[in-house]
Amino acid sequence: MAEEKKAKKRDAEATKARILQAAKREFAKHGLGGARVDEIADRAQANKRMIYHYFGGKEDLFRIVLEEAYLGIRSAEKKLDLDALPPSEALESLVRFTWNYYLKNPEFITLVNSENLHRAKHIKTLPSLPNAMRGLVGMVENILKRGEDSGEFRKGIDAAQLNITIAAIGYYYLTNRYTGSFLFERNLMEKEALEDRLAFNVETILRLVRS
Amino acid sequence: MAEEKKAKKRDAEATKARILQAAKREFAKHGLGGARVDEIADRAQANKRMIYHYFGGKEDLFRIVLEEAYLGIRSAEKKLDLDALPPSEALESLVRFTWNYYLKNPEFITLVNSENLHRAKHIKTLPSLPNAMRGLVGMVENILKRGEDSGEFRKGIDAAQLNITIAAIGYYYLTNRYTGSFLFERNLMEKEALEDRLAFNVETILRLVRS
DNA sequence: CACTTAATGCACTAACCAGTTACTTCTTTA
DNA sequence: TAAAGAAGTAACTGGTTAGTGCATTAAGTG
Repeated sequence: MAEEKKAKKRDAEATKARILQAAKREFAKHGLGGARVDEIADRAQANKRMIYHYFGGKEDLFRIVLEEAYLGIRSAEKKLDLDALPPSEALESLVRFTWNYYLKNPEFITLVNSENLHRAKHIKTLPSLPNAMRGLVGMVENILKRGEDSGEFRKGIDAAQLNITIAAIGYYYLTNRYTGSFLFERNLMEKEALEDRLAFNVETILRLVRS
Repeated sequence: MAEEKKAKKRDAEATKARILQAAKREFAKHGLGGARVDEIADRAQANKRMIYHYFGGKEDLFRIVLEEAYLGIRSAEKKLDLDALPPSEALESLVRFTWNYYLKNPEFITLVNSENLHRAKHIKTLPSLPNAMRGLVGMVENILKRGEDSGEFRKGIDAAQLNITIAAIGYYYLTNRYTGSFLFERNLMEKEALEDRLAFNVETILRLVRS
């Protein structure tokens, strides 16, 4: 095996990675329709031809970017090890994690929005994703069951609905940060505003599940 | 005053209205970037020239469509007369109204998403909007105050946060209907699923505010 | 009915953009 | 080291699209 060389003149893997990185950024910034293939190539310091060589076309590239985005958040969620925490704390951790992930990976939200504008047509060919999602719902089901057993939580809560709500209360605030800041006449992205919102969200979820 | 004639050959107001209607549809379907001016003109049974004549350009048209969308939902909210209801019922009504409005006016969500992709740059020139929003927050503040006084609601709930949460739990579910249906492996838009979600949302909000 | 003003239609253009063709340069390995 | 194939480049193409110049036609007015 050849050693890794820093200034390699040719490196397919590195070029692919740079293209994906640049594509994630460009798609997140302008959506699928507004993204420019030339801009992705420039920013990746690659030739446009390489995009077609490695990925097929603009929409194929978008598909891979989406897959990475979904698998990325799922893989981070898996590392949480919520089963080691008491139910309330586990749920609170998940709310905090979800919020912070959206905050630190704002492109995730924009990519999902763009994919919904296109009626999920790109991810529909990625069978790994529903599979990954089952894991998330299972995780929350587990927490709910433990909470029920200990009497902390009430019975009959739908894990999928709870999951959706945990995502919703963070996602909505952040995806609408621009119109929201203007309409509510305050900077929703200020440190204090963000802390307030997270605290409010934790409260919302805990009140929703407690007996 | 001339009488309204059905088959008027020239009618500026009617043409403007048809263009706005077609534009709302096209912008909602494809976003600002993906929308086609020719398509708007065709669907409005107007000549493309008219769009530039009446509205200035594509982005100006988008601005007016957004303004109408925001004023539309606010004007519907105003008609709710929530002050006539007991606090809990008033809040429940608002949750149901918000959900149903999004459901019946899906273009509202897509337009807002598109505007956030563009960092709210179009609505920023519309000073009527923050003004209209103050009314909404005021409405919720009123309900909260009445609930506090009667002992039904706990104290110290932020009206803006509650507003955001009421919107969020409906908006997120509906804007992500396509990816959601695929990832959760169920049709989120089925009648029963919609009813379940609305019931869950009412529960979420009432549990959040009750003492 | 003239005459003015506003509404409408058509055909064009300048810019843009996804995708391709034809080529050069580097790397690997037999 | 020579051949083969992979990585990379630049210039181009065909189609699309926002926006316009100019002519035409209808409606309102004195």
